[in-house]
Amino acid sequence: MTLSDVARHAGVSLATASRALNPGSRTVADGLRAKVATAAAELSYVSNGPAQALARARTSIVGMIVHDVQDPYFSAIAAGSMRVAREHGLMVMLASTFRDQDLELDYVERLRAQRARGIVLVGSSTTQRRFTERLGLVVAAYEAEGGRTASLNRENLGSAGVVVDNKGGGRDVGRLLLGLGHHRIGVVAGPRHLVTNKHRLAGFGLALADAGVELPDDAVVEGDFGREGGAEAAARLIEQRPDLTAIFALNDLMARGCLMALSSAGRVVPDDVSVVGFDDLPVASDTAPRLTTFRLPLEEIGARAMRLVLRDEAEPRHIDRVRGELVVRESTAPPPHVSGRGGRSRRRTDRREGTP
Amino acid sequence: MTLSDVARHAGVSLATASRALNPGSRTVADGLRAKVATAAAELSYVSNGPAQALARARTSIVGMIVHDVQDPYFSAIAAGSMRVAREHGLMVMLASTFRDQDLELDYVERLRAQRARGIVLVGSSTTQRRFTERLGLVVAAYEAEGGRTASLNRENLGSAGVVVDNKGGGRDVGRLLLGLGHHRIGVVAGPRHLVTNKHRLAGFGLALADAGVELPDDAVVEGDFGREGGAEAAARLIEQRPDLTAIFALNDLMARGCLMALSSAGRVVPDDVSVVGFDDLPVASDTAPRLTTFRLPLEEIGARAMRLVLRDEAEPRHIDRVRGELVVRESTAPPPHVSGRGGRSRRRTDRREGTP
DNA sequence: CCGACTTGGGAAAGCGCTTTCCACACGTAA
DNA sequence: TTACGTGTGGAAAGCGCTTTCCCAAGTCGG
Repeated sequence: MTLSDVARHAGVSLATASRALNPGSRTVADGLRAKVATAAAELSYVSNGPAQALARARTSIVGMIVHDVQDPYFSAIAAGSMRVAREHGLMVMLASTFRDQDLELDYVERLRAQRARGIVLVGSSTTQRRFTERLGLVVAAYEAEGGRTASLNRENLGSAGVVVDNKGGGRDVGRLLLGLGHHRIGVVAGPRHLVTNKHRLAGFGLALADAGVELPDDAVVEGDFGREGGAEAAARLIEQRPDLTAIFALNDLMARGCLMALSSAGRVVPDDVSVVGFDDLPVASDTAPRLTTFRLPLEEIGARAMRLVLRDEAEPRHIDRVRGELVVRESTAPPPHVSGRGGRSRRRTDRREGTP
Repeated sequence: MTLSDVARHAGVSLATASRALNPGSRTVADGLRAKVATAAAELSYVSNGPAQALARARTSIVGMIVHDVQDPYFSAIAAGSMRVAREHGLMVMLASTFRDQDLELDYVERLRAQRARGIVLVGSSTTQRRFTERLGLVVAAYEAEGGRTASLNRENLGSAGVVVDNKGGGRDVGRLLLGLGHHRIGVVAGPRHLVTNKHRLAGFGLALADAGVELPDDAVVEGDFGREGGAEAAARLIEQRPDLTAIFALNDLMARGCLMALSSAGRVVPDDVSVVGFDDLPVASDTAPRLTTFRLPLEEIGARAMRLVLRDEAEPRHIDRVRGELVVRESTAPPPHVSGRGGRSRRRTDRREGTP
């Protein structure tokens, strides 16, 4: 079923059929346009995408590369991006690298081969030079051919992008904890090479330093992203630093893990130890106690990144900074010793569990 | 940068260049193949996907349509499918309809236009005849052109697919609750027209009927999928049937909502009321108490659906049935009045909250 | 009433590949 | 030596569209 079939069936030329079906080309007399439309419908014709792409030298495909579709952080961003793509009449090719860097490079190449209009690269930059360079190379090759890219949290990539104020978020968390009276605070961090992590931690460290509070090396432990990684890291942390009164987990999934580890260790949150997460994923309000966290407008972030890819008018290297906001829930409280009711007592806040 | 450029640069003909780059076509002398490879690398050439697709009359794209990427149920399935697609060297075009049926039809058409190898349709069939018919039509048109489709939980679509034993799951949940001694049980259901829902409910009803336990109409309330819908529905349910000792929510997200509603109403889970979910999403073990639920191997399901689309050898109408398993956690217990400690007492199980 | 425009249809030239089909050079068996 | 596979390179014909380019037919001011 090709366009010529439609043209023949409608009794017009191939050219006219094409024009009738594609608004925005040249005008076609109403009568003919209708005839072509009818013929197309009768034959249940749909254009051949690849042929169209070849002739037009542009596709209606836009690519998106995330670390893990299954991680709610990324699926929220993807949802935002897909909404915008839809608004522009584009289809999105979503690739999940499952944190395999070679796969990421490969996917960029394949999207280049597909002649995708643009690519949204989601995920922190890394401090690993070798990978960063290679990625820069393939992205440059893609852009040299007219492809547009936008990245999220990859300032060193040189393309347009949106950047989250992770440092500011970390700082806000630090201030919150200090304000509550904590000064023996630990951090459960993700993989060290991820710049996003570094920034959250840096902002946090800054806030503490401003207040003259130390953040010793052994109060910062590193684990895999995700719940299990967080639990494992938190377990190590509270073993080596049992005196901590607060823990900042660098994302909500890890914070959820912290809750598990603390509970296993018989520590009550927030009475004995306060816990703060980051991102405000749905899980943050599913736990008991619900997590105090730093909210990022993830869908909005995804939407913006996609818009950056799609609007041609914009300056090609625009960087869009976005801030989040602290959301205080029940996982934070003053430390035990300033509660005025005696240091290690098992006072429990009167929280209505599950109510959220 | 086209293949002719590469050919010229390597000093061979276009045909040879094509053959050298595409293993599986005709053999090319090693020397020439190497020359072509070098030339391609030097020019950082990647093939033009659309042109290739046009000439070969087949793409390396496979489509996937889900209701909502952001729903962990669907993202788990998507993850499984994408893994398999990757293994086959295909890229997946993921479309999220956000539960808009017109969008679903539109996406099938667009995937057809893109000449996608196959389409995985994820999401319950509906009892709405009009939509089912229209979907059947577009799918048939797609398949008539050689496209392959596989669906998840859409038995009425006539294409290959995997089907979850929702009825069996519902039955197991019913038996569990009965076994604990419950006989005043309510159900928080999703939208009535979704067949998946109906099956879960039907299996559940069957189990109760077998035991001679009634499931009166006013013990079944309907709400939107998701946490909020579940909370709202559960609130209605406990208001109109305050005597219930157990609630079966037809998925985990709604079960999470139930927990919220019960907590607001001052009812303790599982002491006053038991709650059971379905799916075993991550959230099921993030709540306190953790949810008893029926586990579905979602990634595996997604993987199977994708395999169904991709293997050409298989019988075209194969239906793959998959079972799940009950996972008993802390949200279920015997009903108050059989606890032997006096009916409405506020006995609380000694649960270590958050420990999960 | 006539040249200068405008409007809209159709023929045909690609877009960048794959894949026949043909040609040629060997090696081998008769 | 002849005849015939066999292995390998190249020319060229499409794949199904879009988009020039050309041309016929109307429109209009002078």
